[in-house]
Amino acid sequence: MDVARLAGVSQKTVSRVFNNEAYVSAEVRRRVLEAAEELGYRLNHAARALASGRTRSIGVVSLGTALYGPASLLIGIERAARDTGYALRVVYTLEGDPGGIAGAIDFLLNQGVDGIVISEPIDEEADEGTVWAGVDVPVLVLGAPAPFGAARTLCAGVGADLLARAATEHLLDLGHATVHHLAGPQRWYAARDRLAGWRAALADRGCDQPPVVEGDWSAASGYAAGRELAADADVTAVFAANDDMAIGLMRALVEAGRRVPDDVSVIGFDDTPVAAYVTPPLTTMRQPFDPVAQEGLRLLVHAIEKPDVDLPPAHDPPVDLVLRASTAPAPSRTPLSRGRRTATRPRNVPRTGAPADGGLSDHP
Amino acid sequence: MDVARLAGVSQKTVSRVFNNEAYVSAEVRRRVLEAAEELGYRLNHAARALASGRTRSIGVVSLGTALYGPASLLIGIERAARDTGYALRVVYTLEGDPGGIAGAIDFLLNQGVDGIVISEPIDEEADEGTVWAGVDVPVLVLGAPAPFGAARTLCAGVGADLLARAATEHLLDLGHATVHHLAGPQRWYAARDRLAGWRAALADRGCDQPPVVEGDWSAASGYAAGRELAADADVTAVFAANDDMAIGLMRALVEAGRRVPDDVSVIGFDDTPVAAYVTPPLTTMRQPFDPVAQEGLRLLVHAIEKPDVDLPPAHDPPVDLVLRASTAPAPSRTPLSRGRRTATRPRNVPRTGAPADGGLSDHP
DNA sequence: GTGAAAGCGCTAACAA
DNA sequence: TTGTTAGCGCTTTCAC
Repeated sequence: MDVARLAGVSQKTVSRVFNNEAYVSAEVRRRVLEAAEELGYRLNHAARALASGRTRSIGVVSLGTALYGPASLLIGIERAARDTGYALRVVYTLEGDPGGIAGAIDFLLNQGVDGIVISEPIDEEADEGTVWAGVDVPVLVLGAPAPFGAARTLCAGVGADLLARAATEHLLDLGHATVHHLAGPQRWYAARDRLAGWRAALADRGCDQPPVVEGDWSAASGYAAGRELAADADVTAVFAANDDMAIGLMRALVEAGRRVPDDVSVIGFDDTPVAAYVTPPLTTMRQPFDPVAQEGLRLLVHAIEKPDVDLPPAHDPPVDLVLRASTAPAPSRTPLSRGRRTATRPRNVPRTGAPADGGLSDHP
Repeated sequence: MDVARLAGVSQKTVSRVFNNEAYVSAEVRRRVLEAAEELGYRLNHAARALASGRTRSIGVVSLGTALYGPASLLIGIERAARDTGYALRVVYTLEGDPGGIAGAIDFLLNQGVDGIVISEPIDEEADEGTVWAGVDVPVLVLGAPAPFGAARTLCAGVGADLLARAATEHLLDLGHATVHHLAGPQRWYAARDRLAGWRAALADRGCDQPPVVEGDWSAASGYAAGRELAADADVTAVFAANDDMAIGLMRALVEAGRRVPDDVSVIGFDDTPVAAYVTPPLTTMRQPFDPVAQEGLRLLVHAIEKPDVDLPPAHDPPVDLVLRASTAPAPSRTPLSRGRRTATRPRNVPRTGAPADGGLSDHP
């Protein structure tokens, strides 16, 4: 390289400097850096990848929607990746995409990546045997149990069932006879997880398990589900599998003349930025996207760089219930008490970190 | 290569097959493909990049927030890129990131990309001279005028001022004396663009230009701004620079006892998926994210592959006003008429593509 | 239509 | 602490 010549050293020494290797004298390092600066030199990644067999990049398969969850996770992943010196290759799977996840993985493998992250609960439709056949890099699955079949599969962000359970329990604690569930699409692990947590909570308390209504994560599907649920007078509490659906649901309830939370309590899942500002402000279960992304990437990078060493285990996610104004004690059966608002909100549940909560709960 | 040996041809012929070059007999092509299949061969991208000097990947600098706009744009870009055979390298700039956009570009350049997309209106804080210094690939700026300084800069998705203008005019058409503006952070071109459109509309009609309130795109900032605006009895119509802020704004208005749209009309910008389901359903200006991404990528790929040929010009974005229930005729000055709801919505504005609009407008 | 030779810019393994 | 020698797997150029 020219840099080597200008600095009066060998090519290898330049390489050493740029890789922060030991055994380079400060003086030589300085000279090399100077020469590089002067020539506007940048290390050629392709050549490095070719020679070293490592691309130093991680492929991410994400959901092709602007949903809050996947988008947040992606940002967390990027941040964590860049911190550890890896670049990201991102591929989205769109609903009805030919190839789906398998195609996306194949694309990434073709590009050359040292590891793969499958973000957001994955679709099981694809034939696992096929998907994982040629995958020779570690795979991190976020928010789902690691599927067998892949050589090295890790997972992080599981345990959403615990959060779902806590959400359901919150409603039961408010005195509701049972809790309905507006589920996410059951092809997604995340949706199934939440469903399982809801079921577990009801089972624990010996409550009825009403039929599940399934949405597709969108507010529109929540709205559609809400029209159904509103028709059923027995519904007094609903746990929606994400905030968007909860918002659509509330809209449908209100249109049908059922007040939230007076007649029906609604709890969401995610804590999207708008959740605090819809009417009524939505009580929801916050998801720890950044910690999950960080933890997951730590595992993945570990698997890439030290394939032999065993991996430290992941922790359970923290339960972070964000109490706002969409949940209230169950309406008593006498019509008289129906006019009451949220004044009797229980005080035993900790009130956690919603940005503008203070000002929000005392709405007109 | 092993594939070459197994197929009984030269390495070069294998290369030809995998690059879909002409001058390969069907028979040879078949043999090569077969051999590759058998060996599970994948073309090595790093080697190809090294030899050809082209990485076939595009770097994207996006905003590190899960906002609907940037996320949608990113998805559109990925789709368009993959369609043209390019992979994506994604970097987010986080608020307060050391280096900011300049650092992100530098990172991408180090990784090796054939082109760069700067998604979502960019921050001008960075010293342009520095930012663009070593950039030797075409740069596409989405939603902002192309800055000079870079060798080859393109832009797409400009013209949001036209949309902002139309949004403002919608409110003026409803009889409001003037329209207030809840602007986005003015460091972003997109925010300035919308501000400019709003100003232009007011100027055209000879209306007052009330002081601008500035938010940061978040519902929280919209809420804060809303508390200010609610205190001003003259405010009867507000154009918010995005839907999230509009939602926060509405929340603040309602809390302050000002009904939407009876007392104050609110129009948003973006048409996020939840906009149709908040209370009241939000009238908003839809942004054409996918067309912008596609058009932009077309330009970028063109600039990468045929640097000499001149680029076809971009078109103006289509105006797509989504009428819902958050805007209504200006309240007349007599207190008597204040009870009226949206019954007198004008019929002259086309009602466009909101998913569930039909069922939404007749809320209780 | 197909092949041979050279080399892209780096790192690995060893030598000094 | 630094240098030498190969060679990563492809494309380029030119010859056949």
